[in-house]
Amino acid sequence: MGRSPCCEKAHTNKGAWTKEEDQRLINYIRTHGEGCWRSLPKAAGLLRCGKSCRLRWINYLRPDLKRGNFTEEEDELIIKLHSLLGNKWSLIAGRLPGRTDNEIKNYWNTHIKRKLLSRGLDPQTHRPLNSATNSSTTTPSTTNTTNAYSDALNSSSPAAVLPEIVAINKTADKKGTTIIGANSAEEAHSSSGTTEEELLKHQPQQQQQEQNYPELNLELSISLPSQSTPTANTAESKPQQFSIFAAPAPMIAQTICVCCRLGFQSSQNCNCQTTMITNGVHILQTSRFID
DNA sequence: AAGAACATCAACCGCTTGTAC
DNA sequence: CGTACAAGCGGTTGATGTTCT
Repeated sequence: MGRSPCCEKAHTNKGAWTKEEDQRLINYIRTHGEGCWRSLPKAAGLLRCGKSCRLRWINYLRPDLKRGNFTEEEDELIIKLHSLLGNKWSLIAGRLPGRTDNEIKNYWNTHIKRKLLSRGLDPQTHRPLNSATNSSTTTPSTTNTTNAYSDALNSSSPAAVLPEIVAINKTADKKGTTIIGANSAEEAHSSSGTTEEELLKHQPQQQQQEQNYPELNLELSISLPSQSTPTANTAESKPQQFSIFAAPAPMIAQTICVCCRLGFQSSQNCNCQTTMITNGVHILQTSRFID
């Protein structure tokens, strides 16, 4: 049994909105506020689908929208966020006040993609184009480099390079697990979860601190354990916990070494739940893993 | 000046997620 | 626990504007 349509399409307008429709929508939301989009069109006297009303409001009519060209700073922020989050436009938009996911998505497709290509970077992976097809599986060292994420991005096979860097699915968060990190932007692209969002959220004081640290550094720094690495196949051992490339929990507890520095230049401001810091590398251990 | 090609972006569509029952 | 529904998200489309030939 299929689901019911979101609206009666036979009685709804489609296409560009008229000024009158805009005004009706604005007036209604000013009076009643947002919410219950399904019933809004009828209540507002609009022959539109609720979805359409929502989109129109969010992407065009909202009073807090910042219209106009993107600044260079916004460009760079979008690029950084995309390298971290992938095509999670709503998450990216959430970090850019006054911009909508649709706007950023369009801007990405029309401007930034080309910008990155002109820099010789693959817009999807943020890796140099000439290495995008390189299948080198060289494993990064277990060092504490803060550029480990960049290294990871520069390697073509996340599974081979960072098998034990887990992209924890949303269930992890509910048990208070610290999000460790994603394999790469590619993982973020392919993952339907909100791992990176969770990662952002797990910086409890981050937003507050951002105001204190205008120099936004979104590099995700990852390093590998010095011990043997689990294979990607181990993902199947705990599918309920990790979406991909997961290792058995005890092994992770012992071997995962990740420093996630998101938004701060100084590791002292990192909010990771760390149990040990060795040469600047945060060794994360959470109750979940220890379980 | 006209039409083709390209660029832009608002809007749509289908799928996923969250939640109430 | 399963189902249905509302809302949200991301990919895609198509109308319109701009530039090129």
